[in-house]
Amino acid sequence: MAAERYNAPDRERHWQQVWRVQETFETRRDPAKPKYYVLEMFPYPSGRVHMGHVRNYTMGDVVARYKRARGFNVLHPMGWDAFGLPAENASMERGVSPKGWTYENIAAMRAQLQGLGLSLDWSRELATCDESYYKQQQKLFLDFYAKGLVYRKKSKVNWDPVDNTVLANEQVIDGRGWRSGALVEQRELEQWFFRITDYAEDLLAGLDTLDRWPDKVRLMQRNWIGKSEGARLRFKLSGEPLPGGKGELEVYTTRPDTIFGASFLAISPGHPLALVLAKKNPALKDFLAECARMGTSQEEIDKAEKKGFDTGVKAAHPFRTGAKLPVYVANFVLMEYGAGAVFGCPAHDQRDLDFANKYKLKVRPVVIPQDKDATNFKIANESYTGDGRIANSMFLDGMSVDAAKEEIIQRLEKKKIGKRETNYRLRDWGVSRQRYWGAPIPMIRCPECGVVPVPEADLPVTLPDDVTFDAPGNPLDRHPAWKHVKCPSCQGAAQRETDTCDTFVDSSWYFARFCSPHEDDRPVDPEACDYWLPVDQYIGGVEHAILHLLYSRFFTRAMRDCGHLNLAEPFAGLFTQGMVIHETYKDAGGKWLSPDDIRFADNGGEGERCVTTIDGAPVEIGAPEKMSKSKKNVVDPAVFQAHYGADTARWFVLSDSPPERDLLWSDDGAQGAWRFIQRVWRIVEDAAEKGAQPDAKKPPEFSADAMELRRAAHRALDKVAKSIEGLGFNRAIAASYEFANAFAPALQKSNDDSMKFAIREAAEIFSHIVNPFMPHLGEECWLRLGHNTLLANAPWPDADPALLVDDTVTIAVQVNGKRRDELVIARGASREDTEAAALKLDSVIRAIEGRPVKKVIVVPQRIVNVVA
RNA sequence: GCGGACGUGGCGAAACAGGUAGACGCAAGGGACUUAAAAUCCCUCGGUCGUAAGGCUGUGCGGGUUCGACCCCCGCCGUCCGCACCA
Repeated sequence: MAAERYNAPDRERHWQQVWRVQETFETRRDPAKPKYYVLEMFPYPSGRVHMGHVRNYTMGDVVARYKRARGFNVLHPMGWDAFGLPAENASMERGVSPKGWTYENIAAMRAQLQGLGLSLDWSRELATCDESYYKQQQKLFLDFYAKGLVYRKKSKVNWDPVDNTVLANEQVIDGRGWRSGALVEQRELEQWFFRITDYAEDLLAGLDTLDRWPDKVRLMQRNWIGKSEGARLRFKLSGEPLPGGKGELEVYTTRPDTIFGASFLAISPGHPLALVLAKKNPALKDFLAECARMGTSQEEIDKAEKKGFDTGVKAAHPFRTGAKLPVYVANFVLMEYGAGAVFGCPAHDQRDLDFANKYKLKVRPVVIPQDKDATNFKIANESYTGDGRIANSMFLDGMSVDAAKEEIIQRLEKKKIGKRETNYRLRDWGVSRQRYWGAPIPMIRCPECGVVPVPEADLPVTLPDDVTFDAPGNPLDRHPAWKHVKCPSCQGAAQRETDTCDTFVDSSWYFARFCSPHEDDRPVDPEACDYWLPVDQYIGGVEHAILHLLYSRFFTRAMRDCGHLNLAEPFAGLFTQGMVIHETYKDAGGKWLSPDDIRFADNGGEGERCVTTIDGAPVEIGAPEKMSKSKKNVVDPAVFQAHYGADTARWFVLSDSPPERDLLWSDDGAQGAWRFIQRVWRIVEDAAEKGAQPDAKKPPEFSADAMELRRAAHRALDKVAKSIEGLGFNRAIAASYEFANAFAPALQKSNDDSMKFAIREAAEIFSHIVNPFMPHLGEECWLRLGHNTLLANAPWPDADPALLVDDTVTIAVQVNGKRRDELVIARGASREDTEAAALKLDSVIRAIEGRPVKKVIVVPQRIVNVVA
């Protein structure tokens, strides 16, 4: 019988239908089974699935299907991160409603994702723009407010002049808006904030428990939280410019041990003292204005010179009687950190040294490196920040840096002029956005009562549909009716908060909502969360290493403290996958070309050259880059899938590269995946004919060929299982190929009963190992092998340990560390036998050249090394 | 500047409790089957010397430890990523 080609698109539709009808992947709580929660970062509903999605969701699906087959009760849900600016932009460009646009996109993407055959529980689907979702988010907001975790303050904010909204610190990259790329401006605005800083220490400490997170991500969060331990101390000020000629100044330092090296104080241009002094000093005022003009971009900071302005004020050194330090306003001191003021110790801080050299200030070394002497240790242009002994510091002399820190802090505290203080870089999270398409913040501003929360019974605060985008700014703010409400407290006329939530709020708790997505009167069902959480394996892009992943960790703690959850860490395992990249093409004029616009032409015998399909003009092949519309190097999964099927795409995106690295998409590589699918199908069809029946009994003995096939099958089974457990999808795929290469020739061998059994067993194992990657093909093979159940529901077979080892092993034989031969030897062979056999080999004797054998190293099962 | 990761064939990569480097895939070359093509199957494929057997060499570069190093240590070079005046 001539084997028919496997028609992937057709069969895939069939199996997807079967799974849907049978509700194969709908999950219920079942305390009898161990649970496993697999989650991929949910997508923004742009309207089209791209290859990056395919790779991300396939990884999760492989894990989900594998764990399912291993007997876990697997939760694998999908939803939509559906609020955000693109919907408003679409509205402005095309006059559609943000809501309509979003839900249409969701429908389109849902259909595409379903076409990928993902083992998702669609009954749990949610979109953050669903009223039922943001209603509960508003409830959380009110809970947080009641708990003191939400507050309002006027503050300098990052203002994106293109998107017309505020950005969180985390959303400003190199001084530019993360979406618009516009230079961010500073503005004073009243904003809502989450007290993420209350959890700074806990968020930091929690990182140590996340042993299944990439070190890189933990490190990035650690740096972001930016804990520093030191002291805050007060200097007495004097000098004529001061009002009344007297005052005090607080500074923060992480190096209190270097207090005796202090030669000046520096305050930020935004410091209250600077502002006061500037009132009477026009030159200082000019200097402050100059500092304000200085940009915050990376370039400007890099180039910015350390500049200062001597205020004429003097500060008394707290320990060196009579010593007076000048007080400068300096452009490198940040108002937002610590006290907005520092003491400058030039010898042990590079910035202070640069500053001191410029303004001819004293440099007093007070920490002496171990190998140097206090008398000859000089600082020129490089500060010394290492460890050493303290010198020139009265009572601290001779101490180590750490001991000196302790001593000085105790003295400061005793003198009541300072105290130990820990600071964090982490700032509170500003969540107000002046946008329409987001979850309304459930607050009301009353002229009489001030800020009043919307009563729970009045939730949700629903977004009005009748808004216009014909003017800049927030449509909610100029909506004629929506914002005018009665004050819940005094019944007087009041106004709604017209700002909406940062969309990162929406994504900070969706993983918990998935545990009970249809709860109507509370955000989550704590019992359901107790069962399902934490997420066992979370998968997504590393670009969320700080933002989303830190916010979610904060939210989980805040929800815990409001009684909704019982855990601190939402994601027990995290995996950050690489991107899908593709070569780029440009014509002679530097214009980007799509892969469809190029072809390879013969180059007069000298290999091939790349030319355009239009006029044959030469094409320049550029570096592979992330697929993007602007570079025209996109491969559309929908188009690919219609031709080759989802399984081919799924297989290929996981095949060539390790999942944490970028995958280079190539049409040739994808063809290879397609060839493999056909090959699997041919092998299984052949095996179905040549192999034993489904209910065949295991024969008492196996032929040598049968044993060889069984070993190959069980080894592959073991290797694929271990690889998936370690998220080594590329290794699992390599093992599958390796097995196919062993299986195919075995089918041509003589066929006794034991071989028939082995062939069936191998075909079933083959179906199992490819199934997590190519689930439609898996089902098709399973059916062809005579099963009338779903492979999706079949347990993963255990590899037989006896079949994972051979009777004989091949070991390398080295002479003086150089491989000279190999030796096939019985598996249990003794050290002595192994050594004797090795020394008898001709190649070994030749290599020894008659020299006496000094030593023979034998590592059983591994290697023999003869030292001569 | 600070911190981190990574350098292996033409390409993507395997192998890392220190134990036969290059599994597997792509590309390339040769062959079989075809009237022909597609599809499929078989063979070769780090470099170099050799007809061959086999030898030498080889995991960014230079040292070191070891019977033995892609792996550990020291010093360089390069690429990528994150943070960035945080006192």
